[in-house]
Amino acid sequence: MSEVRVRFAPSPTGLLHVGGARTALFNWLFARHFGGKMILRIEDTDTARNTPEAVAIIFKGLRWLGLEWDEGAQEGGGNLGDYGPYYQSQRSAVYQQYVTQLLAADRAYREADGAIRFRMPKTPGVVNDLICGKITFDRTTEPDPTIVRKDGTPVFHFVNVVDDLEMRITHVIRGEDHLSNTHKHIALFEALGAPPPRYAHIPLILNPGGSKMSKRDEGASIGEYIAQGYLPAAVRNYLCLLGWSPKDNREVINISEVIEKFDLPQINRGNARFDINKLYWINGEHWKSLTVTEYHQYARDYLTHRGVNTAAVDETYLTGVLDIVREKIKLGRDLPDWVEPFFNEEFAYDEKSLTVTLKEPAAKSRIEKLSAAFMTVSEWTAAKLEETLKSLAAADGVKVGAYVHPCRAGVAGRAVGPSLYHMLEVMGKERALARLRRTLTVIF
RNA sequence: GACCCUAUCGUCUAGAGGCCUAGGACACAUCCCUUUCACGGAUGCGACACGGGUUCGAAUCCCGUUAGGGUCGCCA
Repeated sequence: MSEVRVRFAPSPTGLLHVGGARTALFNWLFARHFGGKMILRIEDTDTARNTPEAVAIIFKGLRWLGLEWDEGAQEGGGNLGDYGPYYQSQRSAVYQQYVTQLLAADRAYREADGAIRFRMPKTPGVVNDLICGKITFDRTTEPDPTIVRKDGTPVFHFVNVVDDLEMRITHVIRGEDHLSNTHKHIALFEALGAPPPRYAHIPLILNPGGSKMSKRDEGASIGEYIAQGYLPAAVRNYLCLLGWSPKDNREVINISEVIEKFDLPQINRGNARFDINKLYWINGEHWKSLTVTEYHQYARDYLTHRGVNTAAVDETYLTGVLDIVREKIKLGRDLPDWVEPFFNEEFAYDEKSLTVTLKEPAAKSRIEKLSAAFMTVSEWTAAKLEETLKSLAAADGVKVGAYVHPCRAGVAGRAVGPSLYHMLEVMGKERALARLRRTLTVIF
């Protein structure tokens, strides 16, 4: 087999759709598996929607997912490769040349209003799809498709074929929504005297309601995942699982292994529904396997992105907080809220602390006893603090919770949080005691 | 409406004639762990759309029905 050349050909609509991202992913996996090339072509013929920002969103999403392309459109309108330009808006001359060829061969004809139509062969159209198998279309009643509008601009089906031909595409991997039109594309290739590429139509991603996922559906945009602090490797992992499976009961799988195992015939034929819950879970799995350094870097970047000034926080304190908060969450999105009480000495008290925990008759005296005991603790470590707190509880003959809960509320204003002893250790003696004092004056 | 694709737990899937009284994961429920919330562990709930064939034997093959999705543009 000659070199595999696949392409991802999105049109800039203002977002990178999950369905598109999955199509890009499968193309990329196929190219990587066979050591071929992935080409990025921007189908920006719709001038109304085509803005530099909309194109930038595609680049950003693909780069974020780690789907690097070997050839094609580049940021800022550039082109990389020998078969460009890779922006359709720059290819009018190429299309014109092929229209002329079709007209000269009488494979196309001009309408009275100037539009140009392709003479559809009336013979059965056969598509030998790598995923769906051999499909035959009856074309006896098929109308001749328009390839050039009366205003002179070429239409999608035509430019798509010309570009795939010119760019030497060997395999077209795209959504199943294109399956019914594929025989037209093949007919166009034949009329142009070129062998068509192999086609592979992958199932669609459906929304939870069961219809084709649209831009408006929740979770439809890759940009949302970036904003909410999902890990790119997790989103990519989840997308792999929509229509493909390693077949050994694993869900969390390394991308290099996917590349190694990936091939077209094992792709499922049925559409898959998008399940944000499972993505959330997979993200948690990837979150856990981040190295400490990766996690710190990620958390710092995300918090900065969300407007938390991490540079203003003491380095040791910051990493200490990040470490104890990590196991509580699965997502960057949750970081700001969990971290907030640590960085704000004027922290607020949550509902439960206010109405239950600190309303306990003994709450005040327990916080006072805790403060006194903490004052003289020999070593400010989680273990020692635990020991201290537990001995106070034992002396009173109450459960540890009786001391833990008011202490947590007193020191962070929250009813839930990471291990109290570790929170105290990370806060340090001075800060913790100051916070308890503040609670004593503010609440009591 | 015509044409095309598809059909296993609520969801993603394993399953290519006997290994299936159908396996895993998410979600859900219960219990355990536990200072809270999570995590983790255990258990449970839960599916071969229906009807005909073929076969000694069918989730797996064939036909039909039904259901879902897609395409039928001078949108991409």
